[in-house]
Amino acid sequence: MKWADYDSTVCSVARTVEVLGDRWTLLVLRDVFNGIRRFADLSAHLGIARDVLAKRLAALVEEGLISRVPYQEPGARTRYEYRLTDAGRELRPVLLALLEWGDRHRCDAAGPPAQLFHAECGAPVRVEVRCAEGHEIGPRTRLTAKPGPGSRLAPGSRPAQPGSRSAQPATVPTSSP
Amino acid sequence: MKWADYDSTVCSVARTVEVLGDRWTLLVLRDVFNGIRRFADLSAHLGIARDVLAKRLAALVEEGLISRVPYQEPGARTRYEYRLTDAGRELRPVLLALLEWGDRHRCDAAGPPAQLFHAECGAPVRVEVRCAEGHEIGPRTRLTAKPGPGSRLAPGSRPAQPGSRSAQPATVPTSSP
DNA sequence: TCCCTGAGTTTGGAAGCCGGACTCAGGCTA
DNA sequence: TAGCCTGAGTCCGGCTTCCAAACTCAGGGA
Repeated sequence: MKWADYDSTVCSVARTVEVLGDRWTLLVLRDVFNGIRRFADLSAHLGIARDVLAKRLAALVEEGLISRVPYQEPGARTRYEYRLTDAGRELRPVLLALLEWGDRHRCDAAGPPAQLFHAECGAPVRVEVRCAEGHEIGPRTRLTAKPGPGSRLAPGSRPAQPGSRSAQPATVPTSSP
Repeated sequence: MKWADYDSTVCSVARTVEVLGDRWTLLVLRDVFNGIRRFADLSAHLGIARDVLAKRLAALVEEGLISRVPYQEPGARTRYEYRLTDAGRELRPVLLALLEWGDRHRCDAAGPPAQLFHAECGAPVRVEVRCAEGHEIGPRTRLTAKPGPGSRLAPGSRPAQPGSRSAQPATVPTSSP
């Protein structure tokens, strides 16, 4: 059983990418993370077409990553703004990982455009990958993937034991040489 | 100076999203990470249209995330396969962060479709966000963003001190309430 | 000579993105 | 009371991607 034998759409990466895998969604979330919450402000800051922004926001609300909450400024009628939900906030590691990669590989000579610090202690923030034993996982560290309980075989490939949902959990080496 | 006053396209997240922000690129990388390296295998496993796959692979090579290396099976002519470069391998935290979010928020009842372990010690792997002092950064921990050396003001907003590239590094609270 | 295979390219229709114009609800102004 | 303004969208025509299916191309084998 190789990785290729499993259904590629039943994968947490695939499912997450389905939610936020287009040119704008991640940038909308980034701005909401940074405190931009109103339609007009998002539209102006991102330079996104308005109808596309409306569709993205609706989709994000639908997916439960942001919520649409009413607000009222003095002497104006009730309007709506967008705030992260808990599920949305949990995407921070994704954004930080993207940020770090961009800082390393897509900086111009001047240096990174922004730096993030822990508000309480002022120390810079970074994303780490570790195993439960505490070993740091670098880009060349080998990982092993085991099909979990929710895995499914690809439509085309016959299971080793017809009837058993997830065939023997043979390990799949990850990260190519 | 608020976050909204800075040019949204000069941002490492934006630049990274530009490289891999469409429905397929991250999934192609995921499969290459998992050892699928040939055009036909990628095409079959992902179910992506062939022309789109060709374009994505060419773009990823162009961006330096994968390289196109010749191989030859006995009795066949030379063909090409795709392997991660170092820059590509450094995207692993991004994929792992996506994986973790999907595992938490888009699993079906059966459980996660795949689990990853450190090949050497067998312990499960996870993505952590920490500050340099070692404090763990959770989804509600407040962060502070300071404009770095490469920041640029948005075209529309006038700088506080005309002439200075990055205006005074006022801090921007991140993560909305 | 013909057939097969992997790795694309071409093609025509469907879907998505863009900028700009338009709508809609309510408060403010005259 | 009519008219104006503003934020938050929706609508529209043109242009660019996406898709599936058919086609091409280079070499090895029968």
